[in-house]
Amino acid sequence: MGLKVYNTISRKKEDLVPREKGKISMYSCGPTVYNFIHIGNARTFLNFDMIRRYLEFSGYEVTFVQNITDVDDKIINRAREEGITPEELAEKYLEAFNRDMGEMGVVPPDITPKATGHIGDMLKVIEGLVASGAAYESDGDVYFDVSKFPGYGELSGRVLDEQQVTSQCGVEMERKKNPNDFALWKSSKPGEPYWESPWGPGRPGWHIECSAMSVKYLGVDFDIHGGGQDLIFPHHENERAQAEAYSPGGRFVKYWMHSGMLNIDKEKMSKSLGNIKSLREVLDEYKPDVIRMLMLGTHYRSPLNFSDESLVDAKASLERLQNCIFNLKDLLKRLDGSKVSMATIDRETELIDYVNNAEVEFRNHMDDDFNSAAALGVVFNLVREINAYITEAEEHRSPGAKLVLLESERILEKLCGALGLFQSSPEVAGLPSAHAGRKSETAPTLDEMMELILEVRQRARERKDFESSDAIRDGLLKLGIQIEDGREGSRWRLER
RNA sequence: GGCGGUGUAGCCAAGUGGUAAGGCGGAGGUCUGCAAAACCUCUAUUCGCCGGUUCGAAUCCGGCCGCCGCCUCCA
Repeated sequence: MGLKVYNTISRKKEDLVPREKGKISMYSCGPTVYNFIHIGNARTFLNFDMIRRYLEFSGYEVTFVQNITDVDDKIINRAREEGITPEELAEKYLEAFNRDMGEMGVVPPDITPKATGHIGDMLKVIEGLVASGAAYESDGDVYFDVSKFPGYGELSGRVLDEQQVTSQCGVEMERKKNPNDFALWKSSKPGEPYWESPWGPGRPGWHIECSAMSVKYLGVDFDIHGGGQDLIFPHHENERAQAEAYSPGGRFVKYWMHSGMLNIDKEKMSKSLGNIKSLREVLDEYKPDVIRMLMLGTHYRSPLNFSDESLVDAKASLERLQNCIFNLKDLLKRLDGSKVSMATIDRETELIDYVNNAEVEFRNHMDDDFNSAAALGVVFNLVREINAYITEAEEHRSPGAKLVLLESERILEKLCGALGLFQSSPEVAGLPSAHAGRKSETAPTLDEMMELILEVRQRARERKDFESSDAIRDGLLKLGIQIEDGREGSRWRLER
């Protein structure tokens, strides 16, 4: 069974057949760098990160291009507000964006073209469109003539006559032949950034940059074009019209993929409602994997309701997964000296089968249009099995235990990795391996300190001085260290 | 008005013809000095409502109701 993806333009799931065998070319609309990105933007970027990771997990060689819109009305306006130049503003928020993505553990795209670095490429396309009659100049602006592209509306499933004619800004309306025509080039007003063009100084319209840059780096008829669902119309519809009108007969994109919207407390995020939540704000309270877990829990095309409660739930479920990995590593650490032998008892061969079968099921779900929510279900079933086995293995150390545990660890980490979980930070919140064995000549390590503390606490427990032992445990918890007492002594881990 | 989506337990959420995954929360139990972690059992005879097709429907068809998004910048 191969990968299937839902293609917006056909409104169906289709077999993913890449243009070039074994390779995927994908483009996704990146940020307009005029502000910190919000949690809704983050969802889209995280979804495409999930998609990209899974494609690579499946063996594809992925070339991922994501643009940076660094010239646009919003940037100009915002720069005015902040009293800096548009260039400075774009630079500032591009840095913030990169920091956010880095913190979230998003794999950086292979190419991140900036609009301002590709004006020449855009002008070339615009000139071509004007020459072929698909676009026209009007008072220093250049518009795409929608009536010249018969396929207009196919992507978004719109019939233009049936659209509500909404109020558009007056000047533009006067210059357009048809209300649905859109700007390829806008003449600049005094004080705005501009580039020279055959139609005078101006700047590119928004849609043209994606058409020009995607084709420049990926060629025509590339595999996947993505973005948020709200970009289907007009942005992607327009991109498609331009690109296909520019190279007649050629298809622009093979598969259109759109990420579902995120709502806050069941409402759309909007300035007027004042409920815009930046990714930064959420990151101040929750670690990146909690946010990722929240996103993975809903299929990428479904609407996702974001709330404090949903974050709390996601955190708890992430912890369940983390605890399992922790317990696994902890037991393996204690089994360190023992040899790896073949599984002997039925229970063990059964579990190894279960673990390997889990990977098959996981892939089946992910192959079905990246159903991460269903795939997570498989992971959690696996967690329950592994946890149960850990308890058994603690009791009777059978020779095959180590093999089972190692195999469980391998698969569990593999599946988490495919989803992008636990990839952002060097340590999985205090896993034994993460803080083990780093000896310093000068300062004692946390490990060494904890060993001493736990030993002292153990003495207190042995003489039933629970007041002292509990004081140590409570005190450490306040410092972010969780103590757990088990049948083989106490262990600790860093709380996030 | 047009287009699209969606309605599954207290909450979140998979499931598109074969008899309701998973997570959170809740109840009880096991283990434990107590915690924590973990395990076990229970927590939707039923999938917005009404009809229809079918041996069989949450899944297909028709109608109705609710919610959301897009149609203007928007991930």
